[in-house]
Amino acid sequence: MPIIVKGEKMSKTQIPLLFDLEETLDCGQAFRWAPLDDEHTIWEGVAGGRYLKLEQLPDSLIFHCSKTDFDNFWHHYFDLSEDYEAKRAYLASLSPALKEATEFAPGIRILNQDPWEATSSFIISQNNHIPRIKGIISRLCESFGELFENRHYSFPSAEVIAALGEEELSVIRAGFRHRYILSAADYFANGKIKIERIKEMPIEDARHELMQICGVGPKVAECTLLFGFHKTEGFPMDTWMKKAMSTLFPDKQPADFGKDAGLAQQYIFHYSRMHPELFK
DNA sequence: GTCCAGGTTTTTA
DNA sequence: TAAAAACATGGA
Repeated sequence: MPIIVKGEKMSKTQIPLLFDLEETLDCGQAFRWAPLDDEHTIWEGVAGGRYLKLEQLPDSLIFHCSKTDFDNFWHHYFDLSEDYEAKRAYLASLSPALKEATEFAPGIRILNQDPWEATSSFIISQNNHIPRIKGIISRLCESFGELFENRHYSFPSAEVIAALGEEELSVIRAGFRHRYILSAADYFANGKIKIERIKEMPIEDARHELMQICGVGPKVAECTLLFGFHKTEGFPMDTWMKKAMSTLFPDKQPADFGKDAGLAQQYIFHYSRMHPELFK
């Protein structure tokens, strides 16, 4: 899948990659991307305070952004220096069920999201439906983010949220999660979470560190580590994954999937959500 | 109208 | 210490 960057100067960067937009942007790891067309080949979203439109063509993928933004931000956000074909092939070799899951959505990539955005987004996700999670996050951005381009808002900083009271934050209608979000904002805004330290920590220590935040338990911590800190061995166990592991992988543990267990998790999570009849 | 959701905290025995 | 209940809200 060659990548083409269509910036102001129509510069091109050709990188062959395993990358499917819908599989990557709508598999439950991020909540701020949406399709613009019925076929779901054109997507738009915001990350890192930047707006992006992307287009999936039969034999290429177009980034509608400047070469500078692509090089400085999106290349890393979409994890483009990693060889997902090699990762996918290795995971497929571990079990027939995992092979099937990787073949169902081979173009999933693990995004490099902002740690604070990942933490607060997955706090919001607890005991909630994905459509409603998207609604709450959308209200969070429209209420407290910065309007930086026609109708698009940045994800509000931890500093901005930390300055709010529960009453003010309640316009996002996240219910009992308001105080959890404020707790997380306090940790990030006031340096109680040292981002560089978490990145360098052994994952077990990092889990413990994140769970100091009120409202962050094992599952949210794991999502934060995988999607926000790119701890690729992270393996979030939610209700879907518990069902999937006991039904499809009765003899497997997360550690059996190796250093890219997080990618395996995402293949399995997406496959399971798309095949609910397996767990009836 | 009822059920329940990419869980976690709080209460209870 | 472990199990159960409570938690807000609204999409299905």
